[in-house]
Amino acid sequence: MATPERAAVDKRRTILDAAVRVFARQGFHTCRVSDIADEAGVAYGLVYHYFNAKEEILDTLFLERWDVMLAAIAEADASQRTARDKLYAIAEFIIDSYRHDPNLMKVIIVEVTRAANTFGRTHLAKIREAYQQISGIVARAQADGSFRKEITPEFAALAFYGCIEQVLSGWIFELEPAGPGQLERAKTLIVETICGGLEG
Amino acid sequence: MATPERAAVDKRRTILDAAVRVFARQGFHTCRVSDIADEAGVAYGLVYHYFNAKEEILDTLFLERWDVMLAAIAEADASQRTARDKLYAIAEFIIDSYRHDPNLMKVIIVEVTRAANTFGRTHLAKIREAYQQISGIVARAQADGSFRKEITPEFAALAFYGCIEQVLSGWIFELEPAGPGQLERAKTLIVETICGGLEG
Amino acid sequence: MATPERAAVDKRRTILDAAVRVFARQGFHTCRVSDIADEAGVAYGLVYHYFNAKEEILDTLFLERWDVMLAAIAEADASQRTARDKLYAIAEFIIDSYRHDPNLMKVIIVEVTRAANTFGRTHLAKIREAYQQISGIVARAQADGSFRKEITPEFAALAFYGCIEQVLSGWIFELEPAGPGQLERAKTLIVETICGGLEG
Amino acid sequence: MATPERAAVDKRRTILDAAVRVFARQGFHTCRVSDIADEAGVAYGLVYHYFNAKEEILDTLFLERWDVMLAAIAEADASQRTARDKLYAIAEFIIDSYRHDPNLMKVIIVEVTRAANTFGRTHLAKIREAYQQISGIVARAQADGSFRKEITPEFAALAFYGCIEQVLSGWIFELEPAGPGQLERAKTLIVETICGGLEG
DNA sequence: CATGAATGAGACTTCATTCAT
DNA sequence: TATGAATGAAGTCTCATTCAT
Repeated sequence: MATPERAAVDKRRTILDAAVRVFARQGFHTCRVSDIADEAGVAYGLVYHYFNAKEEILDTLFLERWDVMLAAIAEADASQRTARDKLYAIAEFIIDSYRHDPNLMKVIIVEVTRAANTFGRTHLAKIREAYQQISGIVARAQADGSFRKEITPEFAALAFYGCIEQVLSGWIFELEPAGPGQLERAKTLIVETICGGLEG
Repeated sequence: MATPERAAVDKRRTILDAAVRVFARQGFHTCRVSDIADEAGVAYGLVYHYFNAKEEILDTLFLERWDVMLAAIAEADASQRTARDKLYAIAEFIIDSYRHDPNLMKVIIVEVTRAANTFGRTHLAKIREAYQQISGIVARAQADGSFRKEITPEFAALAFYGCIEQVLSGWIFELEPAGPGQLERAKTLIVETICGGLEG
Repeated sequence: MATPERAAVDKRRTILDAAVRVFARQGFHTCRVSDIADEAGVAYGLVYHYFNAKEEILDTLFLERWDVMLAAIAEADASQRTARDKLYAIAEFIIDSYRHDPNLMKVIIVEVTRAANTFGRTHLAKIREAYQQISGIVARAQADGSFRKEITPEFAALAFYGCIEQVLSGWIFELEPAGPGQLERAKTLIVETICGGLEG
Repeated sequence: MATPERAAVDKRRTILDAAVRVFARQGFHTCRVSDIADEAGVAYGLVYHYFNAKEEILDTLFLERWDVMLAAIAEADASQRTARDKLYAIAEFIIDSYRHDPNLMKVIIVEVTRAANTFGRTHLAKIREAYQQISGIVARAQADGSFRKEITPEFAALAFYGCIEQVLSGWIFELEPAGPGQLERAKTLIVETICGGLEG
């Protein structure tokens, strides 16, 4: 019988999906485990059947998504595109992720990558992997002459990723409008700014 | 006698300074009010003599510093420098602030400007003021032809400030070394990247 | 299985009953929630599982009992007795309530009906219902000529209820002995005094 | 120089008067010492110059007034009036006290005489003195035949005083209108009810 | 006499987690 | 797998009281 197992897996998924909405709405620290259970429509004891602790839910959400992103960056890097196009592919992937599930991206950014004290500290190594992959792209672009050498690859990676995250933050904070047009346009603007510079 | 008044003011300052260290070390949510009192060497209740709530301490720290920064940005903008030099002055001010009191900058960034849910939400208007001032610098540079018009001023401000904050985060997270040389060099790199671009 | 539901209901009841003893012994303001939990033999948090706040426990106790009393007054009023006998039935009900659970009556009188500032204010409407029902009895007795018209029904209700409450207070304060004989005799004395007067 | 002493006495009086207003408005348990000081327009340290504790303020207010009342009752009792007129004089004194300073009477009733747990317990002996004096009046009236003997003097005193207090409570709770006419009329109604009875 | 800064014990309440059913 | 009653540690905030000036 595959049904019970399926059901079990689905309940776990239901809880994770509910957690995304609750974390996005109330924040990790401010919400209660029972809020997640309520949102998922299950008893809150069940949350502890699938996860050992409240933190494990957030960890799971982060790692699930971050690994997909690392794979996307690796794939972009492995392609035969120019460095500029690789960076575009990365920006595109992240922004499309936001379009597809803004709550999830909000949670990952607000509660993990921008939370240096708590979860950011835990997942530092994972986060660093992304920077390093981007650094590699820049370094190779410097080696083949398409990027200039004055700016270190590590710094470039920081600047590129920081720019993306700030743009997403603008949408999350509702500082900037986040319609489909703005999302699409942002992909170009990010690459244009970081690669071409404001002085053009 | 001015002494009593001075003493009172100083105790309040002592508590604020202690809070900076405690917030930086343990995080706002993780620390207890008694940790702040202990760090300041005062009785528990005195914290509540000067502040109505734990949150008010963080609010105070943020507003104190952010207003200084807004003034610095305004001053840079009012000067006769080129847009690039104005942006350099802003990066310089922020990085020098970090050098002078890394804990305070850590607290402001981690607990306020990067905390979309809690305090960031509260101080959105103040944070936005900084972006708008920077936008203005870019817009005027576009008008006089020194910056190209493809990138909107709002986006440029986001990218510039995001780049700075990400660099500071790298130091705060200890992803990147933060010696005096690195701090000094970062000022140039930030402006070089945002204004000149990776492709130079 | 009805057992779990029963158990749950019983725990709530256990807490309410313990609260009566604690409130009676220490007073609402002076006791701690942990005193109630200790008296009930349950964990601290369970009190908050069943009640949102300490006040809600007292509210519950008051409303539970007051509604029973209002029903008893209504029943007395609906009967075919004389006004004097109706008043006797009311005095009887209240004094029997005291005999059955002196702690509960003490709590209701001391902490609610005689506490104009805090809980009395909250439950004013409920308290007033009792006066109004008694007023009605008097008014009808005046209409049929069994009571004289010089004393307004509202005033009569106040006097009658005040007399009962003062007698109970005497027992609660231990100003007067409260043996079974005294309780029984008080029923007659109250009605005798209010209906017949001291001058007889 | 008598002035400083006068000033000192006045400050103490100012604090007591302010306490009456604050206790009446917020209740003894709910108000803070600083509320009293604010109302009096003095620093709250000064309250502790004149009184050893918050409770002492209430004790003082109660004893000051209760002693005046005991004297009034004694005076009524000592006169050559009928028992009915003596009771009228007592009711008159208490109601006139309420008219003159409703806040003070509210505080004494709500916080002391009707608070069996806290202050009532402390001042039981003083409160009992009033009942006993009234009992004496009734007992002598029974001896001279003007009151019937079925109702014990102790019970009669309780009923009489309870009736008065309930009427005042009605005004305090704002259950009944408390205009000058109502106050005046209540004096008669109280005596009429207790002495003559509802059945007249 | 007068001030109000300073103290610190203690209260209520929250909520992550466990566990019996 | 599923429930939600039960636990209790921990945290924020209050406020009566003290005391240096």
